[in-house]
Amino acid sequence: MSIPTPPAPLAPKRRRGHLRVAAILDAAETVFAEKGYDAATMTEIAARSKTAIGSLYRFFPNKEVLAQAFLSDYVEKVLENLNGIAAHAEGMTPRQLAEALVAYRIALKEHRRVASVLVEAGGDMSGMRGDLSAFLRTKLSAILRSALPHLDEARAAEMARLIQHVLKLVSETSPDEKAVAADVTDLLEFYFTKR
Amino acid sequence: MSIPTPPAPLAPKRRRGHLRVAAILDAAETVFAEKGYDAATMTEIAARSKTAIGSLYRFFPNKEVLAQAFLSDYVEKVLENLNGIAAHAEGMTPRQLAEALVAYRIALKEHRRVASVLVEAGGDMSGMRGDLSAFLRTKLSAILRSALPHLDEARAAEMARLIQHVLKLVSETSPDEKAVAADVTDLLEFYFTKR
Amino acid sequence: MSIPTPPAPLAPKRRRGHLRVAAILDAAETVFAEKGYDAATMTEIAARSKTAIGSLYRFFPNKEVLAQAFLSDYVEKVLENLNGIAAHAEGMTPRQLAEALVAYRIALKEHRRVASVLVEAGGDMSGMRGDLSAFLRTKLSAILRSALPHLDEARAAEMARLIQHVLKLVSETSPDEKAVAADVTDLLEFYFTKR
Amino acid sequence: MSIPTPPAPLAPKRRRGHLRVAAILDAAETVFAEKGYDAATMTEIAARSKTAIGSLYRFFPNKEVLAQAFLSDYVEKVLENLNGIAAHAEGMTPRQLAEALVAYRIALKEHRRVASVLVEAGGDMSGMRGDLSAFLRTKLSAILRSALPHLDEARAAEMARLIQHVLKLVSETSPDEKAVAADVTDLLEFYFTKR
DNA sequence: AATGAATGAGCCTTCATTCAT
DNA sequence: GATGAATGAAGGCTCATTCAT
Repeated sequence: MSIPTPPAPLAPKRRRGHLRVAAILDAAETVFAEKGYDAATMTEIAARSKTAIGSLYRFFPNKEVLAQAFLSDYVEKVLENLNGIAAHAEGMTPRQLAEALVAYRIALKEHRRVASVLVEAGGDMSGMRGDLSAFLRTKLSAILRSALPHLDEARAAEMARLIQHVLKLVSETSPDEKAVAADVTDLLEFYFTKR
Repeated sequence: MSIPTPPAPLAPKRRRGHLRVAAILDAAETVFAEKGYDAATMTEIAARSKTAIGSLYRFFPNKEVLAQAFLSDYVEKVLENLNGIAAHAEGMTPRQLAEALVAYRIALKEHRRVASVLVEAGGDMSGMRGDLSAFLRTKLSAILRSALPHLDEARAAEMARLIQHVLKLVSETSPDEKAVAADVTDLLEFYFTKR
Repeated sequence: MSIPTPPAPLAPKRRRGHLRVAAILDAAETVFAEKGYDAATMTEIAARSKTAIGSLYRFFPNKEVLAQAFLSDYVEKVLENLNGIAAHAEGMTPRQLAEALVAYRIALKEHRRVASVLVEAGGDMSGMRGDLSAFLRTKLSAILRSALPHLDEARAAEMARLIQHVLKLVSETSPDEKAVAADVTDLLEFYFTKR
Repeated sequence: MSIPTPPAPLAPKRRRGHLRVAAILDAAETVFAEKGYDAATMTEIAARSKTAIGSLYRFFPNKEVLAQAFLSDYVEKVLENLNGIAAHAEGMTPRQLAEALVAYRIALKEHRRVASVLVEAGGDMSGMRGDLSAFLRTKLSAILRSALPHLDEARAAEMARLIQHVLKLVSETSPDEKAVAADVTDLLEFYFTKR
């Protein structure tokens, strides 16, 4: 019987020193989420974080950097999660793997949304898009081969792509639609088993 | 106060006009695709279509109308395709259904991209988003029940969602990666067969 | 006993040949009245008169000319009226003179409104303002001296100005507020009698 | 949906800001006076006050607010004056009342001009027109009854209108034409005495 | 370092006016 | 002559970014 972990503080958030910076990033998340990259204004982000516009620029010399800061955080979290899975991948049953992946997506759902909005935003940092996605795919591919040793590299890469995409559905679904998560899990399990 | 008739594109009344409109729509597609709705500027669209800004506005009284023009076209095409499938759905094997759906997505790939960028765009016309998506899902759901009579309505609706999403992958993949299409087809076939 | 003149057709309007021109001037009156000079658009005037924009410009090479055309018409009408009074001024009692002037203003009320809007409009034709006003004042002054022979020229000019202004009130009052007209008449009568 | 708080001018928080605002208001007065509301451009106002367009908008979020700023000031001044008269109205002779009113108009002449141009301007804030005018008329009416107790309310209201109008003449006359002021004073005196 | 004023390029849109058909 | 498409200057306004205090 494990002691029920007390619900972690809702936002241990950024470990970054400055509280200011944390506040800004927080506000930025909200605003980006609400309006998208283009429509979000530095002024509003400043206001919501109770930061003078001048100060905001002291920390983030321009809008894009602010967005990138976000993406970095996100990537970091994704990696943590993925590495967590990778650590136990060996020997996982297809079912377990499917469940783990779905769980990981659910865990990141919040941030995933903003991250995708930012990456999607044409122009500025969308260069990151391909790279990021490819990088994560590689990671995923490694996990696959670890759990499903019979896969050759090429096939694993291919599968990674599809999985990556299918998992998006989990991110885009409201938390109460459990059926979707279940469905996806089933689908993945099958996909892992298939051949 | 005039009734707020949602401004509609003005139909050109002369040949010259029609050419212009075609050129504009072409340029618009490119620009929207490249930069997204927000970042796309009317000025650039005008420039690329070698149209004076005033002329652009003659036919499309504002940016949103221009965007809607695409969405309408797109929806129309989607419906055509979907109705085509629906007509033959009855009696299709799972494999055939899967293939038909994948083929339909491949056929629309081009436009799909822009359409999604526009619908995604926060603000203006994103109201359409939910509606459109829901509408298409319903259509898809009907097709499913036609081909797979054992499905009850609820289940069909649920499946429609997942299918809809998985099919996106087809749209987002470059045409030469046949493997993806094949993979998706397999996945769908399984999904249709499963239970 | 004069035969009661049948109420003249509401708009014998412009004697100008072209019906087109008449229609345009009509539409212009409406639009200028509704929106003022600046906010009135040539396009709307064209539309309301069912004239193609190109044709509108054939007759009135630019917006200002159109407005001037109006003012000319108006001045013409004012003169007609004023001359009418002048013809009978000699020997009028102060009361009669006051009544005649008030009546004349009431007759022109409609047009007066638009005319003033146009003249007031900064920029373009407001040059006309002083001139026109001065001209009419002179005319009025002559009438005064005709009816009230004891006035010297300077005094008549002075009075003309005040009268001109007081009469505006008549133009600006809705037709049903008879009290205003009566009041003004009284005031003028006094003013004529005073010294 | 935020409550549509009518946008108000932003109060500057530093000395520099206050100077700017003063400069802007100065320039605005000139430009509005010269061109009228519609034809006045924010760009010109900015230029004349040597303010960057962005700064202009920092303090006055749009053209209308800028105009309203004037009207508010003007109304305030008018009220001060009128209240001053009201305080001593009781027991005034008709002559004194007439003189007081004329003096009050002379005092406000400067601003009156711009104010009227702005209020006259169709569209935006012309809603204020009727209200303002009616409000002042009420005030005036009260003064009348105070000085001329024999008036009943209805009659006072009626007179107020005519007086209001006649006083305009004072505002519109160049200061050196003393005769006009004298004339108006006489006229008013008579008007007050008459019945 | 913090604050908020200043700046100006650039956006969407309108409209008078000209031109090709 | 009539028609309506084409043009582009100009306007109001926003916002990322820089600077003075």
